[in-house]
Amino acid sequence: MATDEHPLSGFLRDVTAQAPLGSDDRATILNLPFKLRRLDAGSYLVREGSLPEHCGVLVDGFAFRQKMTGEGARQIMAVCIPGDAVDLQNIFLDISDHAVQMLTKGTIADVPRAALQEIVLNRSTIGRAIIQLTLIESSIMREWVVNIGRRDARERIAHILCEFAVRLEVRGLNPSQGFELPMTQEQLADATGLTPVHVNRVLKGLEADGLIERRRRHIHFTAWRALQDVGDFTRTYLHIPGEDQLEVAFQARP
Amino acid sequence: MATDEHPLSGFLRDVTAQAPLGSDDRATILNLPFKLRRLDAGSYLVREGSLPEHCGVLVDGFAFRQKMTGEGARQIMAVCIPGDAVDLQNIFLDISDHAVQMLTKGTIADVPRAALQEIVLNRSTIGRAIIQLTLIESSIMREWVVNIGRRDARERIAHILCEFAVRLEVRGLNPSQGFELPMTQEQLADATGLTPVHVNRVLKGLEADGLIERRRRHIHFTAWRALQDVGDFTRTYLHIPGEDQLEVAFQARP
DNA sequence: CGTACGTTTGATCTTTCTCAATAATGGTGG
DNA sequence: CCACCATTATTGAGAAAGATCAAACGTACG
Repeated sequence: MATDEHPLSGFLRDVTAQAPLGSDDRATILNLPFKLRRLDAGSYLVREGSLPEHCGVLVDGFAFRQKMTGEGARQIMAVCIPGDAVDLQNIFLDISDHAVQMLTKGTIADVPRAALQEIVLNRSTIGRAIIQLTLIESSIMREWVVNIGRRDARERIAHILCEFAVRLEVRGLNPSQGFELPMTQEQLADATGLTPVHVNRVLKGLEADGLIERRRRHIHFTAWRALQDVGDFTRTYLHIPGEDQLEVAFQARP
Repeated sequence: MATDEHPLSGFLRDVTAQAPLGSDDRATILNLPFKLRRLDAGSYLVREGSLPEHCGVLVDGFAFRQKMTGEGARQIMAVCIPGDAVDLQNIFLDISDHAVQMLTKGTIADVPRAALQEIVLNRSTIGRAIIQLTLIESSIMREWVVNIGRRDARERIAHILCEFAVRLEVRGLNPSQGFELPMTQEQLADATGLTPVHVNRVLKGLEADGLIERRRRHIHFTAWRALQDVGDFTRTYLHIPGEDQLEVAFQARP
């Protein structure tokens, strides 16, 4: 990330995409107090059961929402990408029901919870935009449920790759033909309800079928359209601003 | 439901539980315009892709959120119980990404979307309460993801039975020792990511092990504590007002 | 240069699905 | 009230997807 950019500029872009903000609203957001923290992969942003005092905004790096079962199995239910406000889910609830953890190393801007609550409740335009962001998160999670509940392993992996690529692309974070997957196969397994071993075999299968190429963690889409078909992927549920119901072809094309 | 009750009183109770409302706020909610509709089981409250003009409040009966895959498999991602506002998820998004359908016959109070938007944005106490309700819905869905992604069939069924019983009990809709399950085994399968056949076998298994008794759709808990253990069920994620972190024993006990 | 972590591969085992058929159950029209 | 029909529930047998166990292989990094 360019060091001369305001740390919250990614978040601001994201909010602005939801509702046209006046310059005072924009200033309000950029003037939010915050404290930057540099974090290693694996460190916790929120722990299950805690009362979060800050709402973190991901400046760079990736994070994920996670919950453990009583038997110690992990389930990942969302991946956060730069620009995401990581704690909107907890902003008005006093006990976090899940944990948020860094997937890679990165930077977090901690905004005091009260400051964010204040603008959500009292600045109706900003409030509306931020509510919309949390509703979109829910929409993404609904698709996540469908993915895990009703698709087989190959479909699940193809789907999650498509979702991830499109989300990155919309944020302008992604060279068009492929991307750097910020997670291990084990984490991919925890996100899709599979085993790491099986994820590995499925990835190999997708590669063997000419749908993707892999070099280390880098995924290259050799057949983007076909991969979407395999993964039963349609982007409407991402509620990408400006696209509405029309199916826009993915920009990243040979 | 008593005919002399205000149709929105269940919703009001639900909102009030989230934030202490003054009498003017309470009046604002009860004075929301609405139109009652009687619906049969299976009828749609919202269709995928539609722009909902009303936000339905479930007066009585049950409903569920649902999405279909391209191959036509159904996944249920939430069950709505009386008092729930069914369209909060769509209130600020213009295209519904999922469908909502009646599980049983019942009554819906359709509140114009704009009226609800207005009070959420401009009445900060009500707004806060309603935002909290949608955040709790998200929390329940996160647990739903865990259930489907990381628990085996027996655990999933046990868990969903526990969740349902507790939610009903909190709303005062439920005789303490058991309840009437408002769904078929096929719907239970669509909610848990299993097959109807397997759901049937698991239910039989739970009964054989003395955890539940069944008469038609009625589920009787013969070993409530043990069933929770089997289902890895803890109620914190339901964010039940007044319970906070303390583990309160289920009231319904022999 | 060695250690730790992540990936890859093989062999075997289980859970759950599929297909198919039968039995209840509830609602409906006569 | 009864016979019939459409759902829903139950059961069995066989197939398959994915899990588990175990080991070897790479690669990054201290």
